[in-house]
Amino acid sequence: MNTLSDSASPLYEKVKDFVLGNIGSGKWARNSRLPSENELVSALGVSRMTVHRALRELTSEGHLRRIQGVGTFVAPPRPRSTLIEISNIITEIKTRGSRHRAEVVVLERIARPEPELLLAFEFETVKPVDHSVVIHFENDLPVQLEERYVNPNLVSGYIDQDFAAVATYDYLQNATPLTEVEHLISALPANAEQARLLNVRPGDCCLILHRKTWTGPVVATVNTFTYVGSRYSLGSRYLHGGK
Amino acid sequence: MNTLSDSASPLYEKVKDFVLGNIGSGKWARNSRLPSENELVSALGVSRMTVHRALRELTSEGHLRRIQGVGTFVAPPRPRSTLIEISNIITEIKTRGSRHRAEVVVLERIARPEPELLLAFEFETVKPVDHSVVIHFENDLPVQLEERYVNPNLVSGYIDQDFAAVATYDYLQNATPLTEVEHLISALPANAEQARLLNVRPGDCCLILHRKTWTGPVVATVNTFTYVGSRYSLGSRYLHGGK
DNA sequence: AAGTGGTCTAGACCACAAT
DNA sequence: TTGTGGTCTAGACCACTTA
Repeated sequence: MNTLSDSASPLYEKVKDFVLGNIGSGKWARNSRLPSENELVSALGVSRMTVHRALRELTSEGHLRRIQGVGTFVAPPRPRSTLIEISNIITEIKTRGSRHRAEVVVLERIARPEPELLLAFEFETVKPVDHSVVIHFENDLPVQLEERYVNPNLVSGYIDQDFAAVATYDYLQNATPLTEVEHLISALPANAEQARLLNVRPGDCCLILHRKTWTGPVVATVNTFTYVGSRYSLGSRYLHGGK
Repeated sequence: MNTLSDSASPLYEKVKDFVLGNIGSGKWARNSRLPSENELVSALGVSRMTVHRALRELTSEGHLRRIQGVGTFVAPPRPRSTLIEISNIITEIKTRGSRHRAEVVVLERIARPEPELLLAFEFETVKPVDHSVVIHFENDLPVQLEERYVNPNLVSGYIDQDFAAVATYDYLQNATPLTEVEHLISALPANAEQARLLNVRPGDCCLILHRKTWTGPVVATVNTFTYVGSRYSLGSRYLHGGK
């Protein structure tokens, strides 16, 4: 006896569809127990490995929760966290078909960093910190002010690069493996220096993106990206669920 | 002959570790071909199903690329897209240990929506649109102005709810399944109405989050969340790679 | 024709939880 | 002890690519 559809997809996909259908229709309520693997084997006429694969994949996709020795349950409604993807400004500008240009404003090694900067790096002892400020232009209009502080212990040769030619992003990506990233997005008025570099008036709205990255337990970079509010927006389109 | 580690993890995990180790050490370069499943079976002394499961999982995790009839390859370095997670404002406020309160400013059915609103909904014919404006307070300080336009064909009874008691977010989540979400984040000065409702001065920096959601091919909701720039920031911490 | 990955099975043994 | 999910195998057949 086989209650699975006849289309040409693999059996385990049909089992997944069967399960999702029963959840979607409300026949199998939230947190209720599913039939056991062996019951599904009998009911659907497929092998246990096939049922098991279907249930395992549905579990890793967040639809089910399985407890060894107990059973399989319909997972509570997913948090539906919606995500914004932050990508490379250069790629983004070029994707829009615009012309990109970068201008290096500062590229230096700071021998004695301010205490608050050391704090951001979670340094235990005073170390030099590399520092860069780059302006990114889209068709000669400044859109992003990119300020980076880099841990020279993890990234060597940072201040010897020509970041008008090489993207800081690419250089860092190859220099050290990132294991963790922290973001903070806020909206603040431009200060005098930001206004001058981005060619706006002081007090104009800016979108500020703070990004801090780690390589293992060590802070690799501390970054601040300032976007002109009226010229830029972070965007994303996200597909939910997905079968 | 067995070159896998001796720890107590499942065999397929050891195979995965073996593969990841060879990639991580550079022994198997980017885009290079892995040994075939049968070769790994011989080399590692496990069954083909076990090798297959390991490679399948590594593929779905983005480490490998497989082409039927051709082979298995080390995937090119991942785009390292970094993500911001947007969560429910109410949960967020409560997580911080603050007191949340919501105030309904507008709750109405718009019989004849403006053309630009219809455009956002991609409506083919003129339909009524439900509309709500809610202010969210954190300890009696307004932090978010939430404006929603809702498709009444997908969500029934929206304008009959008491959104001071029920979160619009929760109601919508249960009313219609979201299949797609689009976000746009920008920074703009507050207009007169925003300033009045959020208790700031006109022109003050605001963080604007536009969210548009779909149920299948149909636009379900069009939302604008306005945050006071000085009182709020979107944040996230994200673990990379991770095995 | 030979080699690759993709699927599927029947049966086995295990760890775990409930009874 | 029974039933659950977790893993593993040997062998089979298939679809696909390359030569």
